[in-house]
Amino acid sequence: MARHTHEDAQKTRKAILDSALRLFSRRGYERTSLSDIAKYAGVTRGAIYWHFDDKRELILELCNRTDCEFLATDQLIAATKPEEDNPLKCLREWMLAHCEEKSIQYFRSSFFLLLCNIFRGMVDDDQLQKRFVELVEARRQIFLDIIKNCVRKGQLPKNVDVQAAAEYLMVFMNGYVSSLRAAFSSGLVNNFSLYVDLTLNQLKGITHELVSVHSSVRV
Amino acid sequence: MARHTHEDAQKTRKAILDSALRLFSRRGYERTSLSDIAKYAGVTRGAIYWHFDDKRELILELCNRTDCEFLATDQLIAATKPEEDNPLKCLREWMLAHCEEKSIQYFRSSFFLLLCNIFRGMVDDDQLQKRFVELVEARRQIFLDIIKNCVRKGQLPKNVDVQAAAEYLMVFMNGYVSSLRAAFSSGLVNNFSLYVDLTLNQLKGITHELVSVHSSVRV
Amino acid sequence: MARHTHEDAQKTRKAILDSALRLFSRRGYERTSLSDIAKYAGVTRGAIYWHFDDKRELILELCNRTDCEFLATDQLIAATKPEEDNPLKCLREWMLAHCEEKSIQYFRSSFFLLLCNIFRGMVDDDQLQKRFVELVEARRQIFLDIIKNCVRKGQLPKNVDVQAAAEYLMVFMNGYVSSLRAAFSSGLVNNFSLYVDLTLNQLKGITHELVSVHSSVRV
Amino acid sequence: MARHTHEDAQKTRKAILDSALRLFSRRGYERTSLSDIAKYAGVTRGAIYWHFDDKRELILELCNRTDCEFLATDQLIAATKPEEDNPLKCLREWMLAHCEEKSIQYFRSSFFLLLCNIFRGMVDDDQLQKRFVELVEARRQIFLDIIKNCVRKGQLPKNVDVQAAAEYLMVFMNGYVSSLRAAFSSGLVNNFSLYVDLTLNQLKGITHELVSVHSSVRV
DNA sequence: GATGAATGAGGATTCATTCAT
DNA sequence: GATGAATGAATCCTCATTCAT
Repeated sequence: MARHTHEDAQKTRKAILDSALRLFSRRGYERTSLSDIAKYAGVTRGAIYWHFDDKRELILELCNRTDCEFLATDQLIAATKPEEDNPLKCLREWMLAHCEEKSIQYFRSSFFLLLCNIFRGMVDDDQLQKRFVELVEARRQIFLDIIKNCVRKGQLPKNVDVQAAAEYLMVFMNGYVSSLRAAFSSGLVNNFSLYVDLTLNQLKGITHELVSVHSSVRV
Repeated sequence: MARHTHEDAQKTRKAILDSALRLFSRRGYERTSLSDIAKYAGVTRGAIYWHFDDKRELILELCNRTDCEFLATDQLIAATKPEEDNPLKCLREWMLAHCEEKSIQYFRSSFFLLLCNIFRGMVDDDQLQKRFVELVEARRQIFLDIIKNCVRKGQLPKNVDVQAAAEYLMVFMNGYVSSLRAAFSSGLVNNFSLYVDLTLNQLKGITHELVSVHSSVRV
Repeated sequence: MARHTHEDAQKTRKAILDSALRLFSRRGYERTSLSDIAKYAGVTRGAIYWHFDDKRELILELCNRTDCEFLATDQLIAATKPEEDNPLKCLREWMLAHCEEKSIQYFRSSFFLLLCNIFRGMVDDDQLQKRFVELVEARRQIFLDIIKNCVRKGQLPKNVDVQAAAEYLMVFMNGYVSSLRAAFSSGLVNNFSLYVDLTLNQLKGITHELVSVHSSVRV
Repeated sequence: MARHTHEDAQKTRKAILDSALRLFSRRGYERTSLSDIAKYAGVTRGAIYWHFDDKRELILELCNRTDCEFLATDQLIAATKPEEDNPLKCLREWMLAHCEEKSIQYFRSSFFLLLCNIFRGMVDDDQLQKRFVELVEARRQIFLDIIKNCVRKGQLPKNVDVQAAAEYLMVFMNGYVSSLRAAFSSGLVNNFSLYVDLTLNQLKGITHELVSVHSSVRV
C-alpha cells in the first residue's frame, strides 16, 4: 500500500535505509539484494527506486548518515584550537570514549567494517572511495593539529616529531578498533585506558633525533 | 591434442589458484566470477570444476596456501622455546620483517583484506571462519608464550602482566597492518622500526600493578 | 497555487500531446516511457493519467490530431467533383505539395513512420489499425475517383484502366514518401516535379489493352 | 537439457535465430522478450546467452543471415559489367523477380519491415544503422552503374541523366515494395510487369535537359 | 583432464498503472 | 486538476553449476 502523506513517505524512506544498514552490515553489500532490503522494510522493490536512484545511492546515503557518529569530531576539533588550554586532555578523553559501550558496538558492527571495505576497495565505487579517503585524511590532519597544539602548550616537548607522533597515534587507534572486532577482546576494553595513557606518554619519546636515526638505518 | 600428464594437470590447477588469488584480491570474492577466473587462467569453467568442488573450495585452498606466509610462524615459534636465549630479539626481528617490501605488498593486497573479512563474517562460510579463528587464536597464544619466555629469560621484568602485554603487542601489530592499507602510509614504513622499539620498550611498563589500578577505575 | 482554469488544463493537455508526438517520433512508441513524456512536458505522470486513460490513448489522440495534415484531403476531394473542370491540375498540385518543406519534414518524421507501423501491425492495437486501414482505403478511393473524373473531363483517354492507373499513382507516391525517409534524398526533392509530370503523363499509357495483355502473361 | 554435440549446438543456435526472426517479425523488436524467444525455441534464456552476447546481437545476426536474399545482388551486379551485352534485360528480370511468390512473402514479412525500421531509426542501434545505410547506398550505386551501362550499350539515350534515372528507379521499386505491404494489393502484383515496362521505358525521357529545366523552376 | 553446451535461479532496473491527498 | 508515493510485473542479464562427450 502506498503511503500518502509526506510524513508517511519519510517513514518509508527511513525504513528502507534502516533495512539497508542492517542487511549490508550483516551480509555485506554484494550479498544483500534489493529484494532482501525491500522485504525487510516491508515495502516493494519499486518503493526503493522511488526514493533512491539505485543500490549504490543507498550506501552513499548511509555514509552521509553515519559521518558524524563515525568521526565524533567536535571534541577532537576543540583540541586543535589555540584557545584550548589542555588539548592533551581533550585528546585523551576522546580516545577513552572509544571504549564506551556505544562506540564499541559501532566499531564491532559490520557496517563499520563495510565502510572500511569501501575505503579499501572491496566495494569499488569511485565516488564512495573518494569520500572515504577525504574523511580519513581529514582525521589525520586533526591528529596532527592536536599534537602541534600540545607542543605549543608545553604538554609535549618541543623536539617531538609531530608527523611521526600523529602517525603512531593513528596506528594505536587503528589497532584498537581493529582488535576490537576480534573475537577474544574482553580484556582489551578493560585495559584500554591503561593503553591510552601508555601510548600518550610514549609520544614524548618520538623525537626528531630518534626519527632521523631510525630513518637513516633503513635504506 | 597432447597427452595430458599429471604435471600438466598440476600446472592447470596452479594457474586456476593463481588467477583466483589475483582476482579475489583485486575485486573481492563476490564480484569475481568463475568465468573471470577461468578466462584469466586461460582455461574453461569446466576445468575449474574438475579441480575444485565449487567456488568456495577455491578460497579454502587459497587460505591453506597462504597460511605459512601469512603467519611466518617459524621464527615466532622459536621465540617461545625455553632453549631460545634471546626471545625478545626473535620477536623484534619477526616484527621488523613486517616492513619488508614483500610483506607490505601482502598486507596491502585485497586478498589479505578478504581473509580478514572472512574472519569477521562478511563472507559467511562456517568452515572458513572456524579455520580463521583458530589461526588468530593460535597466534595470540604464541605472543603470550613469547612474553612469558622473555620474563623467564629476564628480558622483561617479573611483574609484567603477560596477558596485557601480549594484547598491547597485538593492538600495535594490528594497527600497523591496518594503517598500512590506508592511503598515506609512506611515512609509516620508514618509521616502523622506531615504533617497534618504542612499543617493545613499553611492554616493561605494563605491570600487574598498573593493570589492576586501571581496571578498578573502569566500572 | 493559482486556481486551475479550464484554459490551464487545456494547456497541460496540449503540452502532453506535443511531448508525446515529439518523443514517439524520436524514439518510437515502445521506447518512450510516460515518465519521459511527463518530464518533457513539465508535468507529472499523474497528470497524464488525468487527461488520458493510458499510454495507448495518447497515440490514438495523436492520430486524430494529425489526420487532416496527413491526408490534406480537401484539395484532393475537390478533384473528384464533377464541377471541377481541371481535376488533373488539382491532383498535380496536391502531389507537388509533397515536396514543400513542411510536408517533407512530416514524412521524414518518425511519427509518420510510427503511423505506418501501426497500420502494418508492428504496434498491435486493433482499434488503431482499423482506423488506419480506413484512412488508406479512403485515399485509394479518392485516387480512383479523380482518375475517373479526368477521363470524364477528357484529360485522360477513355481506354485508360482506371484501377491500374490509380494503383500506379499510389506506387509512385508511396515510393516517393518512402524514399524520402532514406538517407540520400536531396536529389529526389529537387527532381520531384519532373517525376510527377512523367508519372502523370505515363497514366495515359495504362490502357485496358495493355493491362489485359500483361495479366495474361502472368499465370 | 543441454545439447552435447557440436551439431546439436548448431541446431539450438538455429532454433533461437528462427524464433527470434519469427517473433521480431510478428511483434517487433521491443515487444519481443528474450523469454518469448527462448520459450518459442524450446530452450532457456541462458541458452540464448550462450550463443549470443545480448538481444542486440540476435538482430545483428539476423541481418547478416538475410543480406543475400534481401539484395539478391548477383543478377544486378552482372548488369553493371561491361561484358554484359544486355544490362537492361538483366535489370528488368531482376525487377520482375520481385513479384515471385517468394519475394512477395519476404517483402510482406514484418521482418523486412523490421529491417526498414532499423534503418529508419525506430530501433536505435548505431552499428545496425550504419550497416543498413551501407547496404542501401550500395544498392543505389548498383542502380547507377546499370543505368550507365545501359547508356554505354546504347539501350538508353546518351542524354539520359543517369543520377535522376537511378533515383526514379528506386522510387518505383520502393513504392512497389511499400505498396505490397498494404492490404489491398491484389491487383498490384498482377500488373507489376506492366508497371516495370512502363517505368523502364520512362527512363529514356529523364534527360539532362528536362532535369535542368525542372530544377531551375524550384528554388 | 578438460571442453562446450545448457540450465535455472536470482539480480538490478524499468515502467505502466493506481490512488489518497 | 494535479501530485507524490507506491506497486508489481516484466525485462535484460549474470553466474554457479551440471553433464555428455
